Amino acid sequence: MSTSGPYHHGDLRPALLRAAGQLLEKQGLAALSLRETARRAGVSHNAPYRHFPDRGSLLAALATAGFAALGTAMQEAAAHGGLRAMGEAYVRFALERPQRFRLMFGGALPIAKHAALRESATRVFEGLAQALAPQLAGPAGRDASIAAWALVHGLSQLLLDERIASSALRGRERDEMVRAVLGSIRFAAAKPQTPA
Amino acid sequence: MSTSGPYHHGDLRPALLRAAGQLLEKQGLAALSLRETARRAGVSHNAPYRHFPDRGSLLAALATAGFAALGTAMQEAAAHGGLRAMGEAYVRFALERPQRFRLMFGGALPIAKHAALRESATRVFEGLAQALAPQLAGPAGRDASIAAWALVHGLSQLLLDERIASSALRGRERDEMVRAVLGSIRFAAAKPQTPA
DNA sequence: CCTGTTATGTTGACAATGACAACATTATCC
DNA sequence: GGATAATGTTGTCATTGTCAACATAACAGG
Repeated sequence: MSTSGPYHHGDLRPALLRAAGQLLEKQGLAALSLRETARRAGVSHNAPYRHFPDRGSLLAALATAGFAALGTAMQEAAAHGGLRAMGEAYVRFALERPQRFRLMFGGALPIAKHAALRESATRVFEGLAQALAPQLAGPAGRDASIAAWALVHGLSQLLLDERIASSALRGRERDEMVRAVLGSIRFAAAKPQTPA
Repeated sequence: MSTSGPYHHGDLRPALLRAAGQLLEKQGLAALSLRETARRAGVSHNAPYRHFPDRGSLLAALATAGFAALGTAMQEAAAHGGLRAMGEAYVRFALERPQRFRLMFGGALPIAKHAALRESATRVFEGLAQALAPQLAGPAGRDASIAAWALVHGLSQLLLDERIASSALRGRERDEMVRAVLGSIRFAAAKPQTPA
């Protein structure tokens, strides 16, 4: 073999995650095999097992990274545009990385088995709840927070599945339509001005 | 082989769907293999190919049946309890058949490839839109309809993934909590009384 | 009836995959 | 510098989806 690099890759774990991430986004979860990722990283078919005990663990690591990215995207958006922007960032993330989003929420991986995954996900949701807190306090407010989250999450899912007919756009840009949909509801327990 | 029944099963297609449905709910989508379903139906590993061109088509058929079931569940609920009950039926369906629901919305199957699937899904959503129409008319109302659907769908997903901490129940039954969450929002464009 | 055509199942392959075991090479630390 | 652990490799296996070739049953027209 002419193409035999150094015996030790030196930085394999991140390389595998990169390769797997590309495979995921381009071919979908079903086409993401351990062996193909190994090939793309230029190592033997069994090398990944030194870094991930099984396929599920690789996927869990991908999902964990996804939650981290979603979290920072939302924080950045919140800093500039407030709550509104936060929700829009959530939807945008889903539409820009559809396969990753599905992996994160599709239930394909046993969350209980992967502590790091669960934690990174929880962090994101806590950030959302905190941002909502000022407007929605008290017991009823907490239910409303869940509703807000569900709304944003559900809209992401439906757009992702292309389940919202293009006629619903009615000539608007997609982002504009998202804004309108998110703005079309009011929270019963809201404190002062018009939230959303 | 002593256990060799008649050469022709006689009713294989539905039998396969039954077996596959059980496998799906009990073991999850990943464990649903064509060969295992064939085994459970008592036929050879290739018999399913006389009824489904490939694995994806079997899954599509399962999803199609799922949409049909969801549709009737929602219609029944609507007949008795109105809009509220409709939304609750949606959530209940998701929680009672988690794997089926995930199959229907997880994006694991290429919707474009399966016309029957797309149609049965569309029927369900049209039913929902129609039920919403009286309360939410006009352009703004249509955005609100999408919001309502997204809310119900997102809540289902989050509950399914066990992403809503049990502390959010605050002592209530789950159904009660669902009611409260769905009831915590108002539609900006609503016509008369308090919708939900 | 019985015969040929079609629907439905079966057997037998093949390549790809996840996983395990045994072995090889390099890093690290006393 | 030599033991020991970390990291990669080769070899192997059972399972799976799918294709091709064959077998059996249902059924139609004479």
